[in-house]
Order: sequence, then structure tokens, then C-alpha cells
Amino acid sequence: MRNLEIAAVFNQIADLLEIQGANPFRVRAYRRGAASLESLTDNIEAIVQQGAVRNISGIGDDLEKKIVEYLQSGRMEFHEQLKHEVPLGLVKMVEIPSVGPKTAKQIYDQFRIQTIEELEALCRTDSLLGVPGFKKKTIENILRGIELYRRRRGNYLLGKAVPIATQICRYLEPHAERVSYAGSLRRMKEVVHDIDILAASTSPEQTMKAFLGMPLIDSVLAQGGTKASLRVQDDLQVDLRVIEPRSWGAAMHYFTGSKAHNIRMRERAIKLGLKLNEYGLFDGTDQYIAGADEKDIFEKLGLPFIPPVLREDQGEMEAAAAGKLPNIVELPDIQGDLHMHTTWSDGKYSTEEMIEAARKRGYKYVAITDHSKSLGVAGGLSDDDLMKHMEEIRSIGSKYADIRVLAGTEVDIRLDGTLDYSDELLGKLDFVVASVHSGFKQSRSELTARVVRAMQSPYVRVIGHPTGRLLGDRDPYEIDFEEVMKEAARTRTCLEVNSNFHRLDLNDVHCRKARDMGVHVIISTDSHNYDDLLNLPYGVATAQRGWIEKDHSKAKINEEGEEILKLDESCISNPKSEISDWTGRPWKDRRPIGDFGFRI
DNA sequence: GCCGTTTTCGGCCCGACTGTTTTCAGTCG
Repeated sequence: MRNLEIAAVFNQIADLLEIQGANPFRVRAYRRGAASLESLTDNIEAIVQQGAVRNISGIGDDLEKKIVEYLQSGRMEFHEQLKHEVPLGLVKMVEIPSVGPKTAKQIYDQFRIQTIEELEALCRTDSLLGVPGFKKKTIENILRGIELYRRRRGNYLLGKAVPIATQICRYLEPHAERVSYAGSLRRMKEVVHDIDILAASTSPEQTMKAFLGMPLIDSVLAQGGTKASLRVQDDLQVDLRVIEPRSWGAAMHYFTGSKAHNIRMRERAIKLGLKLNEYGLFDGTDQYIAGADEKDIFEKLGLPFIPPVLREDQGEMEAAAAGKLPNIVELPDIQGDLHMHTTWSDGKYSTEEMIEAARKRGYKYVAITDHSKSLGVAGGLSDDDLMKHMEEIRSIGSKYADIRVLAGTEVDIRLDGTLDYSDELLGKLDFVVASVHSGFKQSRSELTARVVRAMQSPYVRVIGHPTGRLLGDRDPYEIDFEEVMKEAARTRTCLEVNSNFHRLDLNDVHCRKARDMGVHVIISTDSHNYDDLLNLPYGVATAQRGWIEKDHSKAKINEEGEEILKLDESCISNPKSEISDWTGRPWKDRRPIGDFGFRI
């Protein structure tokens, strides 16, 4: 798959063109093309062979030619030429907050500066001061931007950002009519760059004052009457926007994005002779038509409500217009958890405690899946221990009538693709997850063959965390996903969406691919303690982002009764709820926040 | 550079804040 390679080149062309001051719509065309390629589930080479490139939205005559050129020669002449005209260092420079393409270009033209180090040195001298547009404040901002650029890893894991955003919302609630987080966080992207908070208030000054007076603030970056930015721990930026209640829905839509989705919505509004902005939907005479409720805006534009997780301009507008939005899997559809560990291997709690925790969440079934013998570091079970553990699981399970307890394992896929337990032993178990935990550096073909072989075992129902990535820590291992998916479909083996927010593996794009190829996915938590059970919404959201519907996520095991289980208050009586936060408000007064009703 | 139930050419989403200006450009989301 060279999709991402080509997308990266298109993105860089866009960056370079922007610095050159090219037509902004031309720049956008390249970015759109890149975005389409990034989310494409099919191999671009295959699409080119079928002559179907032009069916990809945002790819026209010119970009098609460039794609073909790149596939044939490994480069694009236009790209090379641009790189010759504009130093690549300037592309990096634009990544500095407060330095945009115009500033970078101007500084380069005047001083021939190409690196961030040189820019920093320049700012520390007085040379910039005489240049039009550069005074003390601007130079200070650039220096601060450089510091931020260096310090920020820029990426905040979803599971880290949600609790912070939830706390901020809770803190602001007494100071506004409505409060929610929006942005990429509401779209549940696996990493976010900042937190966008939205408040509907009839007294913006009061709301703003409360925001700027929060205890966890590091520094205030900007503040106006309705908008403010500040930084909290670890350089995480938090933006607040205050609007009137009648604009709540419009603002929620606008600030949830994505940008590309918003553009499509506004274009649709224009075609209907309307105007959409963050204050509402307006007609030709600027009369307010809708805005208090997000649903109304979609309705007035002739569309059904599009869930935030789908708003990426990846076909959701077309699907909505055609009445073909996916009926995405929802949190209450998940009736059990089929991947968790106990003290028998590297879990924190006993078999009984984990089963009890699953029961409290209202699950209909649970599988205990400890590690297998060759994973020594995680206390993998010997053959004998596995037999004993199986006995224990079944004995405890027999005590409960309201939950089906499955004796399982997370068996290691060995370097050659054989499994860490014999078929005889695996055959005694109720449920087998097979995972790769070693040999990540094997070649692509070796790893692919290894996983394919594991799926051919009649005992393996699921491949756990199929790409092995750890967000920000470890890249996914090289594997031929096309092959893996084909075999998964053929052998009816499920692929896991591991809900641990460090993994989220499969990711959203893979989920979409699985959907397209008829592969079933299974959403599990891989819990090692109670708190991990709470990661389920992240897995569900990832599947939703991949357009996974309830039927796509049905596990082979779950063939009986499909009664939807409604999560109730008992499901959130978990250890995490005991953690106190700095708002000091009692638990019973707290309302759930966000589409997944997060409570800390 | 893309795209078409107004268009094969002429559009292309919209507004807040900052820092610099003295009416606005640049950046950001």
C-alpha cells in the first residue's frame, strides 16, 4: 500500500505551494486529495490498474496523472521542482505556532533563514525589529512558539484528554447554561492536539471569568469577550468559546468539525440559498432559521443527524443525503468483554474479582484470557497451570446464572505462526484469542504468514491487537493487511479492536477496511485491572469511526440472544468513580458529559 | 486543482483574535 506515501507527497506539495503564496484553493485541492488517499481502504495501485482513480473524491485529471507518475517512477516532477524552489526547512518553520506561510516566506526572503535554530537566533538579535510587521510582541510570540514546538509532542492520547475535558466541563457547568467539549475530542480521534470547550451562556463575562480562574491553568495564551485559549498541564491547550443559547447547536456542529465536513455542510447550505456559521443557519435575508439544536440544522439542510464520529468528509455527507448512513455500533450493544487478564498472569485482580466486575457492568458474558507459557515476562501459564485455571474459571462461573463465563487464553503466536499451546489443550478451552507479542522486527512476509497461519487454527476465534502498535511508543509492525483480512474473512476469524487507548488496534481506517471486506471485528478491553474495563468507549468509538455496524461486531461466540443491554447506573459504579476531582462536587450531582456520557 | 439539479468557467466556508496598523493582514480553528 503506497496510499500514505502519496498522501504525504501531496501534503508536502500543499505546504510548499502555500509558502509560495499560491492560490489557496489549489492548496486545498492537494490537501483534499491527500485526505482522500489517507482514508482509502483499497490499495491505490490496484485502483490505478482498474482505471478507477477518478472515482476517488478530490482526485481529478491532474492529481491522477501525478499519482500514476509517482507509482511508475517513485517521484513527482512537480514536487521535486517545488522542493528546488522552496527550502524544506520552511515547511518545518510553518509548524511553529504563530508562524504561518506568509511569515516564514517573508523571513526567508529577507534573511535566507531556513531552520528553526536560525530563526531562533535571529529573533534573539535585533535584526527583525526594523522589518515591517515585526515588533517586540510578534518576536516574543515566535520565540514562545518555538519553545512550544520543541516541547510539545503535540499529540495527546484520547484517553488522557477525555478526563481533563470532562473535568473542565464539570467545573464550568455552574457558570453557563450548557457546557460540552467539541473538536476532534468529540469526534473521538485517537490522538488530539487540543481541547475545545463550548459554553452556552447568557452572561459570557461570568463564564469567561470562571474559565480563566480555573485552578489548573499554566498560562493564558489569548482572551477576548467570547473566546479564550489557555494552557494546562503538559502543554495541553484548551480553547473556550462562549455563545448564546440559541446558537448552541450551530456552535457544537461548527466546533466539532472536522474542517472538511464543515466545508461540505456550508456548501450544502449555500446551494439551498442559506448561510451556515457558528451562530446558526440563516436565510438569504439573514433571518435565523435554526441553531439551538444540532439536529435541527441537519434537518433544515435535508439531512439526518450525522454522529460526530463520522464527520470526517469520508463519504458521510453522501451517505446521509442518500439515507444510507451506517447504523453504527453503540456502547449499549456491547454485551460482554472477551479479553481480560487476572493475577494468574499479569492482571491485578483475581479471576473472581474480574468476573464480578464484569457482572457489575451488566455484561451477559465474559472471557478470562490470561497469557500463555512463552510470555514469561507477563507470567504466562504453563500447560498444567492452564488446566488448573480453567477449572477455577468454570467453578466460579457455575455460581452465576446471570453471566456466562468463558474459560479462555490469549495464546502467543510463535515466531513460525504455531501456537503456544497444543491443539488438544486449546480444544478444551471455550475461547481463544491469539496475539503476537514478540518478533516485531520480522519481515513483512514472515509476519503476515505468521498471523495467517494462526488464523487457520480452528480454535482461534480472534486475533488480538492485530498491528501491535502503541500510540506514540511503537509503530505498528509491518504486515500485509490485505492478506490478513482476506484470511480473516475466509476463516471467519474476528479481528480485535483493542480498547486500550494506548493501542486502539485495529484503528479506524482498518475497521472500515474490515467492514468492506466482510471481516467481523470484536471490541474488547484487554483489561489488566478494573479501570481498564472503562476503556470500552474508546474501542467502540474507534469502531464507529470505521463505520462498524452492530452486525459487523458480533462475535462468533455471541450467537444466542441478541437482546440489547442497556447500561444503567450500576455500570458506572466502578473504582474510577471514587477518584475525586478538583471541582469538589458530589457524584450524585454530576451529569454525564459528552456523547459517551463520560464520568470520572 | 476540483467540480457542476444554477456553471465546462468561475466559483471555491466563515469568523475571532492579535498585533500591527489607522483599516487590515496573518493565523488559527
